[in-house]
Amino acid sequence: MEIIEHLAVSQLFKGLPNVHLEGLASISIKKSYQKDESIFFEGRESTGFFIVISGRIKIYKISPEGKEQILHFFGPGEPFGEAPAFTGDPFPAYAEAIEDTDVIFLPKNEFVSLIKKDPSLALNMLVILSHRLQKFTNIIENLSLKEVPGRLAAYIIYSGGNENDASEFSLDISKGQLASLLGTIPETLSRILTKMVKQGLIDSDGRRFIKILDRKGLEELAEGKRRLG
Amino acid sequence: MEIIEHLAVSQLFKGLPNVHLEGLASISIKKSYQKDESIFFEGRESTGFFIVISGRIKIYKISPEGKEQILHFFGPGEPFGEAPAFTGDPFPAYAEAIEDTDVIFLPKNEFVSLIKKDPSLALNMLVILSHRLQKFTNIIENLSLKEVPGRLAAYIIYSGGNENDASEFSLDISKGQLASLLGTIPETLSRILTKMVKQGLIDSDGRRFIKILDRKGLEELAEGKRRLG
DNA sequence: CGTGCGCTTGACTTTTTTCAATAAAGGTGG
DNA sequence: CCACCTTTATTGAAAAAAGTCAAGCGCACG
Repeated sequence: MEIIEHLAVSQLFKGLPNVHLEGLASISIKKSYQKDESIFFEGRESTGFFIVISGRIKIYKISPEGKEQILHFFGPGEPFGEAPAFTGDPFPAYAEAIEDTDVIFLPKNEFVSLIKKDPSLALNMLVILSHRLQKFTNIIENLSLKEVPGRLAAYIIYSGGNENDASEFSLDISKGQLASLLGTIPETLSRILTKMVKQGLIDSDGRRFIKILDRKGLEELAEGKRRLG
Repeated sequence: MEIIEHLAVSQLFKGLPNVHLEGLASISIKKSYQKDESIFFEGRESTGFFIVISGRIKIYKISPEGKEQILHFFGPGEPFGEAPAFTGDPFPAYAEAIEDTDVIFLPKNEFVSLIKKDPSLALNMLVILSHRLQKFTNIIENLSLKEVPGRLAAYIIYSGGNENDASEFSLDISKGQLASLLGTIPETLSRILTKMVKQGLIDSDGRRFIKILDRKGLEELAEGKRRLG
């Protein structure tokens, strides 16, 4: 598959006319990373940004004690690392492939030149960045206003889809990673999951399978109207 | 002072040629809010965004139990509420004036039309949004990776400026608001502040005056290398 | 078939919140 | 200018939540 085709289906560039896609393709560089390989480091100078072609990556921070907080997961079609490319600041976090991953790299300077010529491209980027901001707003809300059971409940509800039926799903990340995403540690996550099963809120095979049994109860947890005890 | 002059000195539009400023001014609406007056509400439809002329506002979320998490403070020259204007999503948080405040309101549709004609305007917005994203990255890091003493230490160091001398300053917000900004409650903040004074890290008059006595100690706290006990 | 990594569980410690009472500060009206 | 009232800040004691440390289990993979 050609780079230009990947660009054409990416969040950032979908809907752009072919002329612009060609311009973008001409500055694009394809790169590959293996599972667990680093893509960029916190503090490093940004020279451009990325779009995932295939595979998955995570963006995360690490505390001095070694605790990891995941900020994002990104998969095919999603761009990452765009913000520092515009501010000129160094990367504010780490990026690492969590599967074998192919990406397109867009060098900063060339990209800014293109954007200066094309408002619609810029508008797309504005929408994307605004969405990221929304997402962060939610993460912050969760971290500061909810206890861990509430965060987990919110995650489960979100992952289970909105339907009342079909409320079964499989975690697409490991429990350790989920703990980090929720701003906690695996032990705490494990205990809470156990309590949820005991209280009949969910069913679980102990592995990645989860079935929602009491959606209303989960919602109450997420809204802080209920405790796990 | 004319609207166009305010626009010319705002973060978002500074450096723009006069033609564009005039276009912006022609769609701008000036509004005033009193201290503690609401500007927008979480969940409401966004019809445009704002730039502070004078005064100050806060953006915050509220949990079902009534706990407040402040996301931003914005003062003169700073835009707010831009993100939902691009995504079309409703406001993700509340905005409220914390002083008597004048703002410029820019209606969404008119603004998007302007941007479509002017890439440089869009580029400025990209930089601003990217910076916001960076700021959120830090907030998330602080909330999830640091204990409250660490967050407070980081806040004090930041507020005290980088110089080794002149390390005195006055909090520009109430302690209750500071607690919310740090993702905690006033009682906890008060206790930690007391400990910091007792341990000789800072001096305080019990009101808003704070003097940094042991910058290195504060840095160790912020980095999790030290406990307050 | 053993080794390893991810996950779970238990006991214990630390941190933060809750609840309640008090104190101090700021603003208002007489 | 002072008394009063409301808001904001502090303090203590107790409870709750989350994290640490350590041990053990089980499934996957070589």
